[in-house]
Parts: sequence; C-alpha cells; structure tokens
Amino acid sequence: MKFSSYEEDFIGCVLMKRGLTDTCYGLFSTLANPTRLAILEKLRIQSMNVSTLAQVLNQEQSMISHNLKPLERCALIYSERSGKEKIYSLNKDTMEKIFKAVEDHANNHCPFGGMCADSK
Amino acid sequence: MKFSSYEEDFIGCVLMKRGLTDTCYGLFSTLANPTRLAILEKLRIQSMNVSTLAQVLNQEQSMISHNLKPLERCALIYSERSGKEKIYSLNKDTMEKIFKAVEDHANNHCPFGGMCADSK
DNA sequence: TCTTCATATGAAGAAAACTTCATAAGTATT
DNA sequence: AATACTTATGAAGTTTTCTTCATATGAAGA
Repeated sequence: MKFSSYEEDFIGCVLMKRGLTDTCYGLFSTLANPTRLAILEKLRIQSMNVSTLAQVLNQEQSMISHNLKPLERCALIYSERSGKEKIYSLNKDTMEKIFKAVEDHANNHCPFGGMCADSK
Repeated sequence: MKFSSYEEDFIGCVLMKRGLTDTCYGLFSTLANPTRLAILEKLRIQSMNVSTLAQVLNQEQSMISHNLKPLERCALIYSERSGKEKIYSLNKDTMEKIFKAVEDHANNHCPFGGMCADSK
C-alpha cells in the first residue's frame, strides 16, 4: 500500500511524534500550490463557502474542494457547516505568522520595490 | 519556452513585483522537499560544505548540489567559498521564524505529545 | 600543466502531484 | 420521497518534480 505525502502527513500525525522536518514537509507540500495559496489569500480577507471561493477564484468547484481538503487536514483552515453550505475560515494564528515571515523575507531579499537581486 | 517553478520564481523575482501568493509559492515549493528540509535542519546546527552534507545525510553529492541550488536562489541559505570547498549556511533570520511558526502550529494542533487529532 | 579534490550541471527515466470529468453524498424544502 | 442545491470523491490522463548517472567545471598544489 502506498500513500501520498498528504496521506503520509496524516498517518504520521496520528501514529507517532514526528520530527520538525516531517512536520514541515506536510505543511509545506500543502502550501506549495498556487490554488491553495489563492484560497488562503481569499480566506485571509473573509471566511466563505466553497462555491463562493470557486466563483471568486474562477475555478471549478471540484478543484476547490480537492484543494480545501489538505488545507483543512493540516489545520491551516477550519470549516463549519451552515445549512447546505460549508464555511471555511483561515487559521490566522498560524498563517499570519507564516505570511509575515514570507513578507519580511521578500522585503529583505528583494530590495528594490519587490524585485529580488540576481542571486546567481 | 517553458520554465519550472524554480525558474519562474527566479524570473518573477527579477522581472516584477510579485504578490504574496507568488512569493509564497516560490518559497514553499522550495521548502516542500524532504532532502532540502533535512539540509536546512543540518545547517541550522552548523554551517558546512557540500560533501559533509552529503555524508551526514547519506546522500549522493549531486543530489545535495541539486537541492542546494533552489535553497540558495530563494536566499534560504547562503554560501561562501573556502578554497576548494563551498560552505553553506542557514538564513536564520527567515528560517527560525518559519521553524518557530511550524513548531507552534504542531504544538497547537497535535496536542497529545506531538500527535495530531484526527482532523478527518 | 597535470593531478586531485570539491562542486555543479545535463539529461532521461521514475515518481509524485495536479486537473478534469463524472458522479456520489449531504442538506434542506416541498 | 422527490427535487434542488451544495460539497465531496474517484479515477485517468497530463504535467511537474525528483533521482540518478555521467560528466563538466573550478580550485589548489606539485
């Protein structure tokens, strides 16, 4: 039986204490996707349901659902039913810290108005 | 002409100011790799050259070199020649913040001694 | 400059992740 | 329970990224 990194993340999370590298790998593979990042960016502004996300991001609903799954499993977002809809919201505790670290990094290493120096 | 995400990261970095999502994507795709994370974890302890990294991580030298490249391009690590060798070091400013955010997240969401609750 | 040690690069097969389409499952209303 | 609406899932083809091997480049000493 084989598992994807998402599944391994989940399994590892349930079965054993993991090292920092493993934890990071689970989180970062989830974060390393433009659609998921776009979802997070939208949810940063306000919580919303799946079809609104699909509409706002101009993507198919199944695409959004597929991508919400790993985000929720990693607890980067939360969800809450509201009638037929499911409202997703950002885990700001975690994500604001991460966004800030990335922004700081970009500011430090892409000095001239957001452009990175040619780093080789 | 087509570009990998690493290359696009680089090009995007040089050519234009990018949104947070793009910046994140560049960084996170670089971070979403077990070998690269293992490298960062080692460099967190101490700076070292390529062959020492290869030895410590029990990986081929070419594997290490291939993986150092995107890390350096993203400025997550620095390098400095020393004779024949090239010493790589961690960008602690950025990486300690990120490691801390991940550790905090794991503590909050994997309560019982590092195990995550079954988040479905 | 020849040799040796250290690191980097190219390319190709292998593996992993993504996108899409079709459809299933959950919820509420009638 | 039939319908409509919302969200989730499965599977297959496509694309992206990884790993490995062979080899090239760079640095230093004889």
